[in-house]
Order: sequence, then C-alpha cells, then structure tokens
Amino acid sequence: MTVKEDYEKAMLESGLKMTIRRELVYHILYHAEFPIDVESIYKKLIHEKINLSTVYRTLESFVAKGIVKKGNLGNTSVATYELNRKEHKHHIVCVKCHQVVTLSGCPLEQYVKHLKETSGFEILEHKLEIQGMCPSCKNKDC
Amino acid sequence: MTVKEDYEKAMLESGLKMTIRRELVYHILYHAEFPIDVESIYKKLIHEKINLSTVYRTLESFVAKGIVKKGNLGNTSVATYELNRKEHKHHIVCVKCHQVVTLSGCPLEQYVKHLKETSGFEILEHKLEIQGMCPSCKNKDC
DNA sequence: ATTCATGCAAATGCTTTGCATCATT
DNA sequence: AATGATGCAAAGCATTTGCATGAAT
Repeated sequence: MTVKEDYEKAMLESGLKMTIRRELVYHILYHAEFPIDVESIYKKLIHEKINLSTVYRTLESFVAKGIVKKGNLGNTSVATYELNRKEHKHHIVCVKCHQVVTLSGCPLEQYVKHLKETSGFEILEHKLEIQGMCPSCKNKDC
Repeated sequence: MTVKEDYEKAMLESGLKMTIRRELVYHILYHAEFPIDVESIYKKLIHEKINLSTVYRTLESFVAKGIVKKGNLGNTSVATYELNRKEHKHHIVCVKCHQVVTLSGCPLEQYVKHLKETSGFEILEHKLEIQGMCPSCKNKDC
C-alpha cells in the first residue's frame, strides 16, 4: 500500500475530509523515523502554502481520530507527533543534543498483557522513553 | 531519616542554599504519591508567602541537581515533578479524568541493563507511562 | 562581604481560537 | 447547498527572565 492509499484510507475511516494540507502533513509523519515536533513539520512545508495553525489543527484532528499519537520531546513541553502504527517503537533520546535513536522491539508486551488482566483499567497506549547521553555528547565535557 | 533531614542532605550535597521556600517545595514533593504539576504545588502553598516564579525556579534548580525528575502530565504540555528516589515508580494515567495509579515495581530493569551494554549511550533515566481508562470512566459513555 | 534566592512585572514561546473565506462532500 | 477546512490575526496559558531587594553562606 502506498503512502497516498494509506492516507486516503485513514481519512475515509475517520470521516475527515481529504485535503492537500492534510495529505502533506500525513506524508511527513509517514516518513518520519521518530516523533517530530510542529516546528520541524512546518519547516518541511516551507515551500507549501500552509498556515502554522493549520498544521496544529491537522495534527490535533489526527490525534482525536487515533491516526496520530502525541507525546513530548524529552522533558520539554514541546509536543511531538508520530503516526499510530500497529508496530510501535520506542526511543533513546540524548539529554544534551536531543538526538533520537529508535529501538527495535517493545520490551513491554508481556507487562502490558499482565496489566490488562490485573489492573482494572482498560489499557490503551504506553509511552516509554529512555534518556541518556549519546556517544558523541558523552565525550564532550560541556 | 526525617523529611527535614532528607531535605538538608539534598541541599548540602547539591550546594544549593537552604531556604524556607525550597524546604516547602521539597516537603510537598516528598509527600506526593505521584508526579505533580506546578499549579498543584502552588495551590498547596496558598497560605505561604511564595511567588509562582520561585516555585518554577526552585523546581528547575532541583532538576538541574538531579534532586527532582521532570516529566509531563499525560500527553499535555504541562510539566510534572517528582522526587528522584532510588526506588522509582511508574504509573497508569486515566486519559479522561487524569486519575493516577502507582504501579509496583519496574518492568524495565533487565531491559535497561541490556541497553547499557549494547546501545553505546550512557543510559540515565527512563520514562514509562501507561495510558488507559480507569474503571469509573470506562463505565461512563461521554 | 559575597554569593545566591526571591518578588514582581514584563516578556517569551508554544498552542489555541474567532471569524471570514474557501474547498470538499 | 451544506458541512467542514483554512488563513489570518489575536488571544491564551504555562513558563522564563531582568532587575532590584533580601537572605544565606
């Protein structure tokens, strides 16, 4: 399935109208290797006619429909967004330079299953982020 | 060790001066069962003479010294703070009412050990938050 | 005495919103 | 035609900062 087909499927299933701006944002999320913030998305759209508030609104409607997951960049208050794929990934973030490395696999599958059976909650998502210092920053004393 | 002794130890070790405001904030964090936001802290200090920006500055200097860990409330951009205890805890947060339940134990100890050996990063903290719907919200259709 | 902490007010930066216009259904 | 999407400008809100004063070392 192509990105475009993927996008169209998401719009149809969610009931959101198909527009150029939404497709642009969807494409960026689709090709992102890790959660990205609004500024990064907007910068990638510098040559397109799209307003910053449209980017925000697009992302929020995607989140409301479950198409996209919202998170935060490290411990900052900057929101990040990523496509809500079946195969989710977790990341290590460098506390200094914010470099992000994607980890393979999810170490929590068993644990989440356990919680579903014992917690009384309806378990939905989980957020896991490992913080550390990347090899490069580790060697700089700043 | 009492809260006060704990606080004094933290200030001595970090080099931060001991002040009434810092002690007040430290006490609140000490007795909090889960990460709390600045507004909640400030409300608990309503009868004390303390400025909101002092609360922010106090928390940020605690974070800088590793006394406190900073996070986020659910997927919002509101910062939360908790004491950086040896025995860290994780939580389930209700996506509707923001009720927080503390989980026992950390399911990631083995995994983090593994990452320390293989990732090339100096692994520091990790953030894990489970999102779900609490028993009460689960039964309300809103 | 020096260094750091605090209050206050103003500024910052990310995000949201009201409203008129435009595009998709 | 009706409903929803977008641009633009203004507002909102959490957080930060400059500066003068006050307190801890």
